[in-house]
Amino acid sequence: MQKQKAAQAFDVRAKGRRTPKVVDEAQYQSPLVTVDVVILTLRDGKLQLLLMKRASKPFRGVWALPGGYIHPEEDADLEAAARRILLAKAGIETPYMEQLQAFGNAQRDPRGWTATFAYFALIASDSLSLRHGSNAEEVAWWDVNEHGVEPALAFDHADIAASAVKRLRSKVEYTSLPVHLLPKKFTLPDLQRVYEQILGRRMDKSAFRKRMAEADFLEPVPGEVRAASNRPAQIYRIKRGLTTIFFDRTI
Amino acid sequence: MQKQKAAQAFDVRAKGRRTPKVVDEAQYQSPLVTVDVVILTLRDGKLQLLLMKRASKPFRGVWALPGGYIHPEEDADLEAAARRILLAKAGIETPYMEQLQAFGNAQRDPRGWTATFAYFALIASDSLSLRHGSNAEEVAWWDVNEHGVEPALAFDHADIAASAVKRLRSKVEYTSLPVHLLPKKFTLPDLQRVYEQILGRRMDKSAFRKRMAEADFLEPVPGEVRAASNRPAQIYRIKRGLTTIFFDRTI
DNA sequence: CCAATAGTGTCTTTCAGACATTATAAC
DNA sequence: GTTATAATGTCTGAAAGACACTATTGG
Repeated sequence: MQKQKAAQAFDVRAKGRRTPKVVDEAQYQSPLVTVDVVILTLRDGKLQLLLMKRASKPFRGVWALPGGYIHPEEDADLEAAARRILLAKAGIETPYMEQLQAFGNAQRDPRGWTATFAYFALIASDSLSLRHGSNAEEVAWWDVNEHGVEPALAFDHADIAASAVKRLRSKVEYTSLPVHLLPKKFTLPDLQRVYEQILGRRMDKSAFRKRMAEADFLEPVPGEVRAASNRPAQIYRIKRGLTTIFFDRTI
Repeated sequence: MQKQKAAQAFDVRAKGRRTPKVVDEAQYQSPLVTVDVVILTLRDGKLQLLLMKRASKPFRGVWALPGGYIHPEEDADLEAAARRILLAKAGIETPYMEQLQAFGNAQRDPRGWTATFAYFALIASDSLSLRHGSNAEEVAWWDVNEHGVEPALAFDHADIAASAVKRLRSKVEYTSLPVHLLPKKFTLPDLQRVYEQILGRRMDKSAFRKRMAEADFLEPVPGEVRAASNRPAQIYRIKRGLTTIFFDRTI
């Protein structure tokens, strides 16, 4: 443990500058790190996730999560990098983004030891513009079933995607997270349907509404209702300044 | 977004080799990344966390979390790196380690844009050997109070430590995580005291024991009891093969 | 009127919290 | 016996789940 080999590292302040510089303790250079985003939506009652066909090696032509490198000059922090990548590669600005997990080991990338900062995003399907990225054919939404997603994915992206879906299914049980899969304005039956679709089971209407009322994160939009050939439903929106609410108990 | 500057990156397979090599897409080199560990214990009824005095720049002589670089040749994955660092720097092998969160931005390190993979560990105070690391004076356990830890910490380590304490306090409410702050064998009153110390409130004995029985992760050690000048307490251990249990409801 | 869904009310069973009681050791 | 704490039992109020009922639209 007392390796005394003189070592070099690289000045991380100056992009473009390639002069090796001695940095204390840095006997090892940093592994290659990336940022990948799992973005989920709910369309036609199905959970879907965004994939891109890789344009370059390794795994050229293989489906993968949208991802990229950190741009130190542009990205204030890790989440900013994730948002920039999602916007640049898929044209999407998500209202909800959280850190999922870091994945790093010697096997996940044929180039060697790498790590990725995986992020987790949700978006309402109505917010999806059709024009994503430059090459429209290379970006697509894929259904998520119990076993994951249909195509084989590059790197360990199948694991990362599975981890994201697991987190969504878990958080649905005790948080208000599913609202981010709906447009800004929605009805309580709309919201209940989202919960039911993700959980895969029916829920009692009365209990569901009691829970949402207690959580106190929604407010009715005055005067607005959803008309149909039945009793119209009150339209709600998230109360200003509120983020994800954790329920007292499981749903 | 269409930067076409020819770029170089570094071959991450070969440690020591310093030949710049063209890697597809890599217009940006990886930022400096580290692994830091927040390890918590419970001693004398107080939550404590391990700090080290930094031996080198930046922040030389300032208290910091034990941390280090990834050693691609030795570390199978991120958690392995965290365990190696903890063992090498503090002589500690922890029974419980989970990923906390990644922290990365342009401000946290005076050297520039860096990121750290922060890990969260727990250990029983009776497992602590006194001989940690090479320089015993540079490693110490510090009390954690509501505002964090007494000394000013290097980098954003105060934030990272706060995040770890927050996670512990949160998980105590609904998981069996506190068992890892106790020796392998313990009594139910011992365990209840741990929960009470972390949560800072008294709990009902009957309800507590019911919860633990439901969770079904403990087994009595046959014939073993803790003697005292009162009714002796049954000694328990964690059932084989069981990891952290999530309770149905909040404690 | 009917059909369909939104929204509210009621009842029952379950369960968590508070508290009481019993058990078993040392002295 | 007393003291101290372990361990279990009982009671009660709150609340979750199941279900019934009412409300409001279009046709």
